[in-house]
Amino acid sequence: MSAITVLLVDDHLVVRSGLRALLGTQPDIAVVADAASGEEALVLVREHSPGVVVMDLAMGEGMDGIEAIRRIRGLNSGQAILVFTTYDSDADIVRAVDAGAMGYLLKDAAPEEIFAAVRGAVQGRSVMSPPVASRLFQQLRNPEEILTPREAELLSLLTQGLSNRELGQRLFISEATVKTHLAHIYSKLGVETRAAAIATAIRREGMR
Amino acid sequence: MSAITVLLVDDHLVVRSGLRALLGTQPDIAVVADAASGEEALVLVREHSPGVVVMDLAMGEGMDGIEAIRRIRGLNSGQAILVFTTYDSDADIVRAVDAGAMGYLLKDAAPEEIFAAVRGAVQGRSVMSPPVASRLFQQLRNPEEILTPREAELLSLLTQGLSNRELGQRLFISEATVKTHLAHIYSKLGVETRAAAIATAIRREGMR
DNA sequence: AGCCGTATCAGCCAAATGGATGAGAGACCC
DNA sequence: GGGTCTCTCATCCATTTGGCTGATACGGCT
Repeated sequence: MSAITVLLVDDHLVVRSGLRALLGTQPDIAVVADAASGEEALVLVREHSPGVVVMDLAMGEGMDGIEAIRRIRGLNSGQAILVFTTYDSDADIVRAVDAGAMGYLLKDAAPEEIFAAVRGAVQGRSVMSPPVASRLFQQLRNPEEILTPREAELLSLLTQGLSNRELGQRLFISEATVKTHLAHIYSKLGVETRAAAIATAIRREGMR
Repeated sequence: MSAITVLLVDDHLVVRSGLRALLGTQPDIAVVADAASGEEALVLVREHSPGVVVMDLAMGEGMDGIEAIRRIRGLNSGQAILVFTTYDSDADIVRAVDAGAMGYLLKDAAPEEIFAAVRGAVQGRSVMSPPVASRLFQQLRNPEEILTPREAELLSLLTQGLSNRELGQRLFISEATVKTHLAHIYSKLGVETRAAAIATAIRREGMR
């Protein structure tokens, strides 16, 4: 039986090197290439046609991880994509799965978890780190906490420090409407002030 | 000549493993141990008395990197400490250097940079990644923008969404004093509202 | 047709925040 | 001793924000 071929994508050399060392201990897994950027990853996927792509979401310059996932999926060459990242931000998880990721691992995952994820991915099984899974679960359990599109739009501007007046101007709505939306956002986020809303939004969503 | 002994501290197994693999290629550098937490690091420093400690600042549970640096320095057993982290946050750099770090590297540093930093550290030379150095430089050029310790403390609590009243209670000062500090912070950050202050603080400082 | 969710707006009032100004105490430096 | 920071507190006032209530309009679902 031939080994599972893997492409690593991470902008940190150290992480690539660490994953290589870890995965290298498994006889049935072979790292065939690694890329430091999304652009490079696309080239290497075409070249090597690996079975699994293990990828960080946050990559300094250029294409971000989500976009890279989408493009790789667009190649239709059948790669299973595993997200391997530091933060378990709600938005990131949803977006990555949405873009076509098979699994979502955190960087502090145990080696066994990583191996299992790689093996599971080629078989079409989806693997998540427990904390990631619980986040997703929570989100599904609390539908009343889901922001409407308009609210999300407003929240995103809010995290840039705009005042109610500015929010209104930016969205072409009255200040009264802004306040209504804000009230709904606060209640959904479980906070009482705009400051707390901004804090939780940025921490929850990884908005930066 | 005997090799430089190194202790690695990082809560991510992958990173430890990557650093081990990289540093292992250098004949004059020997990784003698690695720790996943600050607590563990302290024990291992006593045990191995390494020449250099390479440490991540952000470590999930327990003691943070800054605290660990301070404690290791407190042992007075002569370790040179290299910070090796993902983010080049202004506050982190200053606090780490303040706590006694010899150098500050980013995780996307080239292998040669890392080797040079380790070698430089045992000789008492301080090494910084170029982007880090430029940050520090900027900060020295704009002294009027440096927050005082108290202001930084307040800002950090601010990013957690506390109100003026809560800030006062938490810091054992009157609300009036809180407002004074806030006014100074706003002017230093170049913003006018608390919302904008929180937004810039989190984005600038990588506060999470 | 009736109901629900979403988005829009208004008015009122209480509370929080921001701006300006002044001021005292302690630390540090020259 | 004098100057400069830093931290502390106070007062006054304008603006902003938050809470409440109620209202209109549109679209989709049943």
